[in-house]
Amino acid sequence: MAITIKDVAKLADVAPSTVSRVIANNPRISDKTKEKVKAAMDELGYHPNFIARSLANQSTRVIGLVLPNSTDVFFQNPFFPTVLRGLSDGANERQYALQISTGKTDDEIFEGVVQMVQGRRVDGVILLYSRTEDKVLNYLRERKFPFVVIGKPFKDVDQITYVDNDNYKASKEATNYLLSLGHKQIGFIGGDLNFVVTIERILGFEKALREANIESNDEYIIHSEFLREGGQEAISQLLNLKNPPTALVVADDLMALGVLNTLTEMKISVPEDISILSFNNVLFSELSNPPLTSVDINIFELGYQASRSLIRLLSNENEPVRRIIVPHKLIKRVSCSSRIIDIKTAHPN
Amino acid sequence: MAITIKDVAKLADVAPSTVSRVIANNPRISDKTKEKVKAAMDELGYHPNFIARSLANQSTRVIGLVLPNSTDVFFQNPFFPTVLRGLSDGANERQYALQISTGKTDDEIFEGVVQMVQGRRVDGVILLYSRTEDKVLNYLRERKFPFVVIGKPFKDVDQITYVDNDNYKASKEATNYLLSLGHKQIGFIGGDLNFVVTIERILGFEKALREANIESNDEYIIHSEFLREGGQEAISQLLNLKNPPTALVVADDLMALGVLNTLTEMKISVPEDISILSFNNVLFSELSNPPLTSVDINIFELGYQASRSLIRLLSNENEPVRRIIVPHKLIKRVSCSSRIIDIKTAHPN
DNA sequence: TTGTAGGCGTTATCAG
DNA sequence: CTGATAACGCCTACAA
Repeated sequence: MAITIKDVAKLADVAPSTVSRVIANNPRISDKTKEKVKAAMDELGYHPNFIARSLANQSTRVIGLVLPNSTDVFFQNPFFPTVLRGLSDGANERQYALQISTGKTDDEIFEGVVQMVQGRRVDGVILLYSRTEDKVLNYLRERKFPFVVIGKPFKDVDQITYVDNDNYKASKEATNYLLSLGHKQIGFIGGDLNFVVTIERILGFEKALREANIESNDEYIIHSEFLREGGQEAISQLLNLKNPPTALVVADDLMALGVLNTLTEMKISVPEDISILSFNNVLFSELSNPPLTSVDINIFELGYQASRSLIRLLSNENEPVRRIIVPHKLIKRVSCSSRIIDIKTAHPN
Repeated sequence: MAITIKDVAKLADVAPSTVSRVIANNPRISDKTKEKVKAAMDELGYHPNFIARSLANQSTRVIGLVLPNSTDVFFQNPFFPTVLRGLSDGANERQYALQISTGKTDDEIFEGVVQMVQGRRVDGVILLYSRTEDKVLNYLRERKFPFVVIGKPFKDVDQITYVDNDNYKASKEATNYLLSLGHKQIGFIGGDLNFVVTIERILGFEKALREANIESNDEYIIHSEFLREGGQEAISQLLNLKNPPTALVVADDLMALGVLNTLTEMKISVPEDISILSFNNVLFSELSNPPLTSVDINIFELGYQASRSLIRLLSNENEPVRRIIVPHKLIKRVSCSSRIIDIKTAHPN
């Protein structure tokens, strides 16, 4: 058996409760006994047992993280490690530990969350995604269990604490940038429409076009995973239109990489033949060929703020519902070029 | 307060211990009471409290994961999410939860591990990396705390349970492949030499050259992070040698992407001017331009086997020390080409 | 300022 | 087959 509070008490010749108070740094305890107890702890190499403490306290100092199911591209996406780093930093600052949901299917994940919550394994939960319909989120709300969402909730926005970018605005700005370069035919390639971020980005895209008095064209909008095989077909479909787009807004860097790959195979040059603008600005956006112009959404900060918000929620009895918006920034590289110049070398239809 | 075992006991009109037995599926309990208790549990919506159970059991059913410090490229690398998925699947199968170390610096990480271990927050630990000198590993060994390493331990290989590829062999085979294509001047670009995987890969590389009676050339070997700025200089240095290499073995796909990027900027074509072969075969290896020939190391399996091994270690009193080698496989794409053909179009010196 | 005692929710031992 | 009862290690009134 390991060293317990009692062993320390015995050695220091005090009561266990006194040792407990020293650990908690209780102010009303004499410096003398405090020293004595600390000496005893050092001598024995005492470490408090978190489990016992949790049971007595009804609090674990553990945050549960819920990831979307692992078949999602999400998992392959560098977004995930980066946001995790932010979460980790935020948690670490206040000595919280992180526990992650395991489970392949949505049902397994849900079951895992129930275990975390009802099994009292965690004090609060962070959802690393936001979907239009989510069993987990509904469950947490019903039980009034403390949680924070990374991404904008699909409904009841003002009743849920969340951390997000202004993806609507970001997408609008990005599209405006392409417009300012002289593009008039702009396509949008998005991911899964169940994710709110996809919806926000497409809405911002459409809004920008509307403001520029360009009528939106359904044929210019594609949704698919767009990595590997699927991509080629969708892209050629897009480029075989009578008026193919001269620029594309792509919902995510990884997807953009897939698009880039397909275009290369088709001998279409970026940005000479077509411009590409994407989101997230993960590490390899600048390592791609050509380097991608991308909207930096400060992924790390999303995670960091999410941890902090949840911890605030857990510490303050009645912390208000909050929304935290992390700023974004367009990073211009070389995948977008001005239509005014490019028109000379453009692909003839 | 939540529903406890006592509430269930009262409703079912049995003793708490009986309820506990039902939960544990104790064989010597009548089917009748079993039903009665289960009905009561359902009626009340009872869920066992893991914390209390852990305290009584001296076992948490939580596995601690230790990542290298977050400044490492490791974190940006798709390796991480993939191995995590494997770990997660393995853990989930046996209803173990995963907790990850937080902490930026090596010291913070070490402190975190001590908390996990001495604070009895986890039953065992998995190290997601292997370094030449590692405080955490030494600590775990000293305390005889159950753990598994992903990667080959630097020393005492036969006393530590680990899951790894045969990186030595993989690298040798990869190099042989380049040799078989007619390359004789082959360079190596590796990462941090503190990681055992880097060492193994370089040794395999050198061995292949030796077997082919090619004397190794120190100028052909470079170690650096090789993403962004640093890369260009190192690469041009390499290519400005009197006899520049015609092929490169790169320790990692992400690094290879950096190299590719630098080469593109320098107007050097791959594979026409120089061939590139890398390791890991992460998702974007096939999305790069050109798609990378890469050694698939089955990252998912590394994680999966690691979880399973640790769980075995935790269940069987005296499970033997094991080494598990996950097979690798060279995936040929287009970043390597035959020197015999290419010589005509090759870069003249 | 410190000690005593009961409780946090389970499991396990021992009777019966 | 089932019921008391004592752990597990810590916290926190309440008492002194």
